[in-house]
Amino acid sequence: MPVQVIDGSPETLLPSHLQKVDLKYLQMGCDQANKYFQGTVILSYPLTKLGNGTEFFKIVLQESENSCSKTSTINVLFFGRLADDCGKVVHQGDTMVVAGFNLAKSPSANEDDRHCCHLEVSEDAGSTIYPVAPKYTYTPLSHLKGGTIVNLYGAVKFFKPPYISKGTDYCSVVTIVDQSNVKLTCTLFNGNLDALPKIYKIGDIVRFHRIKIREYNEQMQGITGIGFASLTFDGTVGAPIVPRTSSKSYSFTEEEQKTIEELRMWAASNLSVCGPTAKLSGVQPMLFFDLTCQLVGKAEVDGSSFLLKVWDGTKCPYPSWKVLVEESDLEGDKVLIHQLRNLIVDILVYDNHVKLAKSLKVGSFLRIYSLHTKQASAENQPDVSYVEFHLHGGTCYGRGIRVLPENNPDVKELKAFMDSVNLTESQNVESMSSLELDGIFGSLSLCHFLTDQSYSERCQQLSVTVLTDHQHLDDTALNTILNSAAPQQYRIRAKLRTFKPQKLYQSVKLYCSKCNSLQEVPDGDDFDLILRDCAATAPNPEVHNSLWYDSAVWDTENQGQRKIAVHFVKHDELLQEPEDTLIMVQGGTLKEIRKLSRRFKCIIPVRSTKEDLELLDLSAPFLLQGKIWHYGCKQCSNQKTIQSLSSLAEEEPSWEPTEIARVLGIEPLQYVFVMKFTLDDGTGTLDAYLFDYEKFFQIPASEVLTSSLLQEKMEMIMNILCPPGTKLDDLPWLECFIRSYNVKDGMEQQVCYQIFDTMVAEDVI
DNA sequence: GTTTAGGATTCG
Repeated sequence: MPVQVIDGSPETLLPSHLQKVDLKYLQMGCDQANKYFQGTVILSYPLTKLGNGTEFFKIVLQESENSCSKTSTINVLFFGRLADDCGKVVHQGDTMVVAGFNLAKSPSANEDDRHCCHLEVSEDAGSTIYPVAPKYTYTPLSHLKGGTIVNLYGAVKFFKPPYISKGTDYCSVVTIVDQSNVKLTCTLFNGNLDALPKIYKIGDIVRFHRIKIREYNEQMQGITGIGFASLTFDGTVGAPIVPRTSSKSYSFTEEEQKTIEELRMWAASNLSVCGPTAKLSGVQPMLFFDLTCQLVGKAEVDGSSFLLKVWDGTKCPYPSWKVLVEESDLEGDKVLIHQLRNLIVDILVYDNHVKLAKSLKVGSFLRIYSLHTKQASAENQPDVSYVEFHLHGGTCYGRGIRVLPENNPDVKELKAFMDSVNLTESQNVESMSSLELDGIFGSLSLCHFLTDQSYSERCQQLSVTVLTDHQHLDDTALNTILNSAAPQQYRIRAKLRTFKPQKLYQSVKLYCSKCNSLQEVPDGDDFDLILRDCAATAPNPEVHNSLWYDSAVWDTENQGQRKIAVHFVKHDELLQEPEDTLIMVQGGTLKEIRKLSRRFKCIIPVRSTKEDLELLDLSAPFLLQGKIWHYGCKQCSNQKTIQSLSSLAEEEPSWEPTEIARVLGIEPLQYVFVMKFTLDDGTGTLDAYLFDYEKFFQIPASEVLTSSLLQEKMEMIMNILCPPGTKLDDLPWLECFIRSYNVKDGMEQQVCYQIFDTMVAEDVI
């Protein structure tokens, strides 16, 4: 690294083999290999090129401790890349250390009265330049005075992306605000686009160095001057603090990291950052919004307008205009444009934006600010309306275009989304275009109806899960969620990195909605043991046959004394069809009860006491209905006698499990899937619980344990949601709705997340 | 030598 900023004292921070040399000891013929010279820049010349094309840069350094002596200054000549790098970052007044220099006779010593030698530095000579980071002080925006040059921090409240001014430079207008709640609008000029702050969003944080403050219209104004430099940071709380800058070298201390975090936090609650961004799928006619998209084609239309063909992976819900241009004028991959024709929208940009639009590269990612959608209809078909996209002339409201770098998080997300579109696009797009061809988009209300439908269809193809509500909400990035206070609800789009339990049958639990307790589903073998235990006592004939049930007893072969008693519950003193009948069984084995449950609607396992029949312990199911075994909560149930069932038998009995539980004084437990999903959207990772009775998998939790078919189905779904051995990039997307909530874990408060209003897409099932 | 723009939507 030929240029390394030193943040602190050079004596302690420079490599230990380097020794400081005074000007008076600098002589030709002495070995300078391990020497360094430290001085203050008192003069710097413009960066130029030598006759042979080599970059050249010259400064004058003054020896810090010896400033009164006549020969306290020395010329330093930079060659090649080092000249280029230093020429851009060195300012008058900076302190700098030069090591690994060559000493040469100064041809101008007689004229400039400086040291008789000069220092030559270049990468080839193995030189290293250490600019010593000055201790910057930052002025709060409430303390600005006209006619000063200051360093500032601020959150971006408003900005115009750089545009070509009428002069010679690019211009960007940026309004910043800080914790003092004072705004400052800065007008920034530079001939080099890269030198202007790389602001992509309201809420980004900027650091300006050496900005001139002056008064304009009785207000403070910031303006670029000599040595202006800026850093820009993502304004998202908790996002990595990576400065966006064209500077090759800049100071950046831990303290400054803290400043940015503080400003982010402040801006998050004091700055409205929810700019008018939208996806094409969310556009409304008559709207200004910011669009993040990819350029797939461009064409000159006339002198004052230019066509951009863009897409963002989503479909505009309205038919949009197609701007007619000569095929030969259209730049871009014609095949791709044809393939994406139903997702692409045509944008006309006007006047001052034309020059910038012309320079855009097809394939690049753009953010188009304050794009205008306008509803129009054809002259000859007034009932058929469509949407036009205009980027009007001028820069009001930050109207403009900015190229986003490939590593921008929004671009990464967009790319991933576009990739997922590609997989299924053809069939999907074709089916939708046939809808459009029907010409039924004439009325807006009908259009909405169709859009909602096709939108949900699209979601199902693009994401392996779909929302059952809240489709109108925008996605929130996981890192934003992780840095926000609970409770809140979010729509997210993420990938399922992993999940627990991996053995899917372990995800089924029993839940008591009264005491909120969760418990494992008892093992079938446990039930068998309880049944065997009951069977050891013979049925009491005295409690057989009553007003509301008839009883029958069977003997078993070669099984000792075991008898099976079945009590058929009557309605209106009559027996019903078996498929409508509830029976109470005593002395049966698990195998026998299973067999009976195929034939009778409901089975209640019982035993007999001297006086009556009674329910078994609640470790056993209190009711079996087909393959579903119903359990009761031991804590919350307050069991009543079996006689209570007679009240149900009197009415036309439908034998609803909840009704049976109610009359028996049992608090029924519900079967639920409880799983932990580790979700990842590229911005962060979050564990969300799935707590689902049936909705998510479209499989009732109550039937999974007794159905190998349903278990296979669930396994298949999870294999689609999270295919084993797949890289994160290749995993499918999940659209989910999650809520955050606080959980007290001893002394510590913890935030948990739960998935809800989400289900596996129909085409996955 | 130090402009340009100086926030505040819409013709197309």
